[in-house]
Amino acid sequence: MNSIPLTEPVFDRLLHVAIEVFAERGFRATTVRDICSRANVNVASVNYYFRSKESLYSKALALAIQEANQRYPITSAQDKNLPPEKRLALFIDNFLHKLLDDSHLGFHSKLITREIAEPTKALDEIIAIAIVPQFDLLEDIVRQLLGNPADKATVERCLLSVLGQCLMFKHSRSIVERLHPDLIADETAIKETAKHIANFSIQALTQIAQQALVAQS
Amino acid sequence: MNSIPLTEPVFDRLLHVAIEVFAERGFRATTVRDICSRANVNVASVNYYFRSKESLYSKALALAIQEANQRYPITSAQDKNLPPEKRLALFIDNFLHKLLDDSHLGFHSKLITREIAEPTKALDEIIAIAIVPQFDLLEDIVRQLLGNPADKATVERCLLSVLGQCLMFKHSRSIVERLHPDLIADETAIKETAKHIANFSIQALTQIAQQALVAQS
DNA sequence: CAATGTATTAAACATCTGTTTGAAATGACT
DNA sequence: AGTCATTTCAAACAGATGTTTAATACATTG
Repeated sequence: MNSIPLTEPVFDRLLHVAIEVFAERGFRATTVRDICSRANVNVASVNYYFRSKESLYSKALALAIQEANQRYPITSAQDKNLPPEKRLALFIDNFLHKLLDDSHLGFHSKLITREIAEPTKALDEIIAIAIVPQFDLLEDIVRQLLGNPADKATVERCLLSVLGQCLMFKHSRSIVERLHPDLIADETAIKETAKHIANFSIQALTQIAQQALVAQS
Repeated sequence: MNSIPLTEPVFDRLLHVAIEVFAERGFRATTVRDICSRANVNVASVNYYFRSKESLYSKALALAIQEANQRYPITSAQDKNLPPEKRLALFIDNFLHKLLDDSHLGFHSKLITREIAEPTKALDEIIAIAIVPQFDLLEDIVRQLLGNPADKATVERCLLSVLGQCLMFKHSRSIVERLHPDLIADETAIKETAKHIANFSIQALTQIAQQALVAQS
């Protein structure tokens, strides 16, 4: 049930347990007693090491972002020498795995998407550190696929179309698991789903690029 | 701040206020005192009319679903005589408006999507009443666009691709509002966004249908 | 009008929650 | 061993929260 070894110092144990519990139950529903008992630590420790529950939350959130970025670097999709179709496929595969990874690191993305769905004061930091870079990279790729004459609003909407297809599996996971569990059952299913989203998006983007060309002439 | 008239009986006022507050803050963070003070009602009323806070929640959820379905019927997209492209556009436009409606009825979809993102015991009822019919209708439309030989997994994935593009604007609204607020600023922007999602999806679906034909021969 | 069932209310209850406190334990260094 | 800063701990505190109670007001009916 608890994957954080007791050999770690109390400070780190608290942070990692906090990521788990906050991810599972959200900020409000999580009690410091929950966290402390799971970390095998006295209740007062939270206020001793971190000033308050809220401060622990924002520290845990920052750590989650840092560790997730570390575990899933997006370097391969950044390679501008690759064809844009390949880059998009790489981006989506990486993003989807990041979202659906159910191993210990899975808590990280769960905590982050929870913060997005129910923003606390800490959201702005999340957006700046975790979201904007992903948006920028994806925008770069999408622009390449759409061709030059694409207007700003179209690019933005296409961007959200791609991201939305991926995030569906995180935010509506409870539904997907009940209605179509086979789509995310195991590693190969996830890879297949990622391939689908890439294909779906590339087909749409290239067609939209053509529509723009036709409209222009 | 409070849109429920005092002339309504206490029972109904409690239900409608509950929809609002639960939608805003979630089940756990909502207190019965919040609800009662907004409804101008004594604290004991919740336990008098509904056995408990939890029971009030599930009753409010059921009412939200019922009223949302009533307000946004999907009859037009059900017309099998219309071309599938038109039906898909109608479905998406309806769905997106349902999600983004910020009027009084907006609380309904907020409550429902919150239940999806953070399921309580009441989720199964939601899925049966509110989700499955939408899925079935959309599946019907998608199958028409994909042509007959589409296999089950492909249909399911395409379905989620369409829904994901719409739900993006609900679940990640906090991000969209900060990075691309103009896309959902007003009625015409929403209509334009709906048109984009329909176009994006139709282009992808028809291309995927062609890919399947080519692969078959 | 009296009686009876229903609705409303203020107060109390028991439990939970974040935080504080002051003492005890631990460890480092002279 | 003795001093000192740091860490850990049990206990308590103050406020909030879901629920109950018992008394009061209201309305309907015979």
